[in-house]
Amino acid sequence: MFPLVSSETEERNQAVTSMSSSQPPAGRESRVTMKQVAALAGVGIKTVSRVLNNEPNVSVKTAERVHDAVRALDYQLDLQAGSLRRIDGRTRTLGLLVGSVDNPFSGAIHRAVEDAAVGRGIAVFASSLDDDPRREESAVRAFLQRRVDGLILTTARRRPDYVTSLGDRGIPAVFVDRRPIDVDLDSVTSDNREAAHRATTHLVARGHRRIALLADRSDLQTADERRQGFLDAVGRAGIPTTETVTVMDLHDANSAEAAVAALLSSDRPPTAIFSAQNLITVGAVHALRAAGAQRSIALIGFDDIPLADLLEPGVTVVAQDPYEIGRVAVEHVFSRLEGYAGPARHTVVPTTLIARGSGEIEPAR
Amino acid sequence: MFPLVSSETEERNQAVTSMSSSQPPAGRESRVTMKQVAALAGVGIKTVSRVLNNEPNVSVKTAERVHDAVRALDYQLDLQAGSLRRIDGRTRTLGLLVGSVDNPFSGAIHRAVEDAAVGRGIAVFASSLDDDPRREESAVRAFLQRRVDGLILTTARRRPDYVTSLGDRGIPAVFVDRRPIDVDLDSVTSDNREAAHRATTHLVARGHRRIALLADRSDLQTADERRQGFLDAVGRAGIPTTETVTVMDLHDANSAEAAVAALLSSDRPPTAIFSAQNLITVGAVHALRAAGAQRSIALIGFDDIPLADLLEPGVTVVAQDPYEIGRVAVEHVFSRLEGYAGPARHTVVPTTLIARGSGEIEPAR
DNA sequence: CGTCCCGTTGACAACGATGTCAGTTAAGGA
DNA sequence: TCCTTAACTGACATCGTTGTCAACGGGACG
Repeated sequence: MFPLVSSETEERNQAVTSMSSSQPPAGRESRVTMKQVAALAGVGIKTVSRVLNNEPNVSVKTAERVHDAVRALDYQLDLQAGSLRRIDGRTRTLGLLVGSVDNPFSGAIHRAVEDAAVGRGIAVFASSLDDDPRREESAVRAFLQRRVDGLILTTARRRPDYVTSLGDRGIPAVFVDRRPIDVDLDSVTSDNREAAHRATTHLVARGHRRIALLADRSDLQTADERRQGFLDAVGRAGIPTTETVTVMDLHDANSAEAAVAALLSSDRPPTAIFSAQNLITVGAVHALRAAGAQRSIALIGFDDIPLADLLEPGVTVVAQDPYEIGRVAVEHVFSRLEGYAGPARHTVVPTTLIARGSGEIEPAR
Repeated sequence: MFPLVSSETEERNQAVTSMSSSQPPAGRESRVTMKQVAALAGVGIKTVSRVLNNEPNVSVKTAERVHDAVRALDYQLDLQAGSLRRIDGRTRTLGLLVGSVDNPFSGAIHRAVEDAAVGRGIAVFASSLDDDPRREESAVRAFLQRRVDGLILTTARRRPDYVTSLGDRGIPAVFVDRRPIDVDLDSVTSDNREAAHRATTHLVARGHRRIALLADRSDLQTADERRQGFLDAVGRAGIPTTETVTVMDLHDANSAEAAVAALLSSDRPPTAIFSAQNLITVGAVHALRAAGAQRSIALIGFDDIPLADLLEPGVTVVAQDPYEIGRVAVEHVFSRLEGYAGPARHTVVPTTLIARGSGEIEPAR
């Protein structure tokens, strides 16, 4: 994301790979097991297990001998083998599916999930969705085959069909960012419609009537909701739809830039733009700059973008709170793992309209 | 990262959690196993295993029956149990330790690793380091206890002591971003010293002599190397060290902003700044803006920052290529998993100096 | 018509851990 | 001294899968 463009000078140096001495071959030569630890410590394997799992009823002396042997052999417990036999079957593992691990929005969710997980000794599998339903299904299957204890999922589907499997298996799952319809699992989302409504109203209040909406793929629930919110606000203001423009199905900065450029050079260019996704906002800023229109045409973005406050003018946005979304989601998962069996919870995390200048530009008279 | 600052207007709505109907309790009610699939298909479990692993010598008719049973029971193979018995012991799992999963630099590495892994049916555990040696150790232990097939690690240590364990276990590991000393494992890094030298020389060539270096914690290898490169370049230019300023141990945008503000209000403010880390660059930009000095004092950053091209002036940087770092690293891991047993490879990924304006400002006469 | 061969199949052990349960030991009480 | 009790300990079955191996059956061949 945030591609670098044009007219920049680049100096690049050379790639180099050097080698040094040797390294042992890869492969399980002879993994150390509890049996060996037990033998060295002169105890039974069950006692080793007891010591390593802090079970009661082991004499201090024995525990000491076991610890010595563990250190001597550099032994590491095999959690996988353990979870196979353990009565609750927990693997102390979570599966996380986000838009893309290199997207800041996803990164914040991921970070929140990790922060909650590490403290409990739980590891997180992370995977990218890329808004591809096939990739979604294979990621979920990969998680299930590895027996994750819980799932935090972003979906690219209206009705993810795999959820029945999750229910049958009793694996807690929480949907984030998008809430699928007819699915009775926990979810944590932003109120896209309301936020889009608020952003649009912000523009209307400054006197704009010819407003353009630029949004993501229309089959994505979030994009659709944002459009609804936009249309609601425009309608409520009594602005005829012939005054507004909506461009859907933009999914990266380049296509957004091209779309805005086209709008600007049309007969009746909009006086304000609502870009309903962060990459689209980036593209819109580029296009406005290129046309020298960044101070004459208003812009509000959905989702905050890094350094938005340092641009001139600063970019006004309705910001989601991805860390909070992740935090609540993982909390929901843990509460179910700890026994909560109540109804599905649907949390809506507040959005914030951050006025920085671009959204407060008034239409030219 | 990229904290939002001051003088912005915010409107925030309310958080809401609603409930709807019920959800089954969490817990392994009765997991479906191969035995049940075998029973339903009227075959032995070994035959089910053969079918699901695409082993040869199964009649088409039998395979069909097995597939039907798998679908009927919604069965998912348990990879953990399988890897326990499998002769190579592979779990089809990788461990990735990066600076922080919500840092764009880390995100790009993560994405590269994932892209290579998904195609091979390998899942990735991701964890954040936060430059904390204790966290590093516990993350590596968590990975080992889950029997990952390979590791891609960022280290906060000069000499990570756990590497001998890795060698003994025959688990391929690649260090990224920072190359620990006296460790004979593969590594993929940028040439920090060279890049810092290049950036500094870029400033010197514009006539700057009073240059300030702002860098991260001095116990981090990368920060130290960047300082070395800076000092090399300054020294080579015959600039006495009394002319330059170095401020170390900055680790976030706020501390960097304060440091730059202090420099600007000193007796002899620098005419150019080299900010040796992305967050520091953000802080420096803030401070320069606040002082209205962004067009009079030169700035070069280490690491690219999003939207750097849209600022005025654009921010000149020496950019690393984190995706490429991740791509090469995961390639190294896979080559070892596939049998390569040669010497450790140390790849240095090229950096790029991207001139956008801020680094080309000349010193005031 | 009998062998041989090979494709197909399943019984069983094993992977490394934990749960169960019975056995051993030492302490304390009568 | 002997019995009771509780702490401590280990043998063994087991988790769900894959590796090994022997058995089965039908076709090709002599």
